[in-house]
Amino acid sequence: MKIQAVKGTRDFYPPQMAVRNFIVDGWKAASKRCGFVQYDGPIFEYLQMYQVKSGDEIVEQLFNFEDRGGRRLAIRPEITPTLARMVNQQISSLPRPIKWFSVPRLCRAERPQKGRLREFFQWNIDVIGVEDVLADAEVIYCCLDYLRSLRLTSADITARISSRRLLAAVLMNIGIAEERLASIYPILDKKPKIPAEAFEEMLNKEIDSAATVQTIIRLMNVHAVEEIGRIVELNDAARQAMQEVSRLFALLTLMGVGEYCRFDMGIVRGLAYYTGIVFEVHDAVGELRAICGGGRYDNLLSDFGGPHMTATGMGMGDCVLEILLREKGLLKDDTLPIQRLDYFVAYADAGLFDRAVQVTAALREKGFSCDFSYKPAALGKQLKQADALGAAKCIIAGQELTAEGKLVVRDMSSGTQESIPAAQLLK
RNA sequence: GUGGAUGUAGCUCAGUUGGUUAGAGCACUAGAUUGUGGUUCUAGGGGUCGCGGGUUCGAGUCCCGUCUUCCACCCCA
Repeated sequence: MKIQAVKGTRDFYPPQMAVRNFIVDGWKAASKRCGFVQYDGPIFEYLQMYQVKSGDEIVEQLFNFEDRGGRRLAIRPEITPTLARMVNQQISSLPRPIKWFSVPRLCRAERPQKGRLREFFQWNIDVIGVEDVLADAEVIYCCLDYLRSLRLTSADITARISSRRLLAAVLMNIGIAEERLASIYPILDKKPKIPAEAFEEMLNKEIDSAATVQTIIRLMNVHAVEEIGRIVELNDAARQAMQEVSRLFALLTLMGVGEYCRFDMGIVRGLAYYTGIVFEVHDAVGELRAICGGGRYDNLLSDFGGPHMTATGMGMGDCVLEILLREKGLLKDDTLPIQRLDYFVAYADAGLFDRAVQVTAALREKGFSCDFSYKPAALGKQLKQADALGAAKCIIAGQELTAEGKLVVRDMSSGTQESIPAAQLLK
């Protein structure tokens, strides 16, 4: 019986694994550069943990199951609830600020499509306990620092940044009741994905005043903070939120990533729990789904039974990123060596097999990666194998070894070789 | 969950109006090469043509179902 891989999953053969490691290693390096430390949690949690934030409809999009003790569990679709749970458990003993990152493997029971699979990896970074917009700047910077390290330029990608606080202040100022905001955000978030007429129609259903709807439409097209004042009156809350946004952009400019960043009132994020700065990084053309998204969430820890604690963070999946890197020619499988040996030990005569094994073991003991042929093939064959394995150098045990105690060291890229006393090489 | 496209060797694909024993390139293995790799040449292994049913004397080819993959929708933490 032939069994195939489950829908929406990937097999990572060595070449694909090299790609995955390339991405994940970059994530880890960028996190460490920016002072984040790594954490991880279990790959399954109580199902209830994911219902707290998102309600019952989320259950259909989770892989959930019951264990033998009757516990309702789910494979993690995100790691933020786990982060909240872990931080809550040790909140009083953790040094601040809490700057943690993770590269969890996540699963969502959705139908796969371009840039979205049912199992994937997601880089998460979070700063917990820092009220200052500096924390948002650090998160956005770290994310851009990584993308920049892949040689993506501001012509390739854009960080679109807005503020839930600013949006709420402005909307409330033009007559939207606070309790209506939660139902309006998801509509605003859809704007780039639907026709203008459909967007207007959805707003009209939710909002009675046609004039208010027109004002919102104008606001959604704002790409500079100063323009907001020309569309609506500003109250203190709005001015304060604007100052915060301005400071964020000033910080990002100081950090040297200002050219990647644009203010965009249209960035809302569908999720209800965002409370401050929100952002997404998109490809400049805008043909792919978001490369990453994040923002400030001030209520999450308390939602999970902890104290009130401000936090900001972001998540970046591996699928869209890989598509973008391939489109930009920044990721080619053949440039990622799946195995790179320091040495390959060949033996010219079957009688030298034992010596070859000893030499191999000695080189390994010294910390070199080293391999040898398991059967006494012709020397040409062994060199071919050395080449296939990507060996930098090939050591040949031949008559020089028996006659003068010397090993031949062949440089595989140049083809030059020299005889070196075995004792010296293995010293 | 809805719709469209798709499926032939490990990979990329050919396969005539339905007709004998299903092909190529690449990859893999072995040999040409008994002390020197990347090139070349030769040979070999590998397919119940996604799976199941139907039509037919006969199905890779036509019909139905199903699964997979891809694309879009719903959703997007």
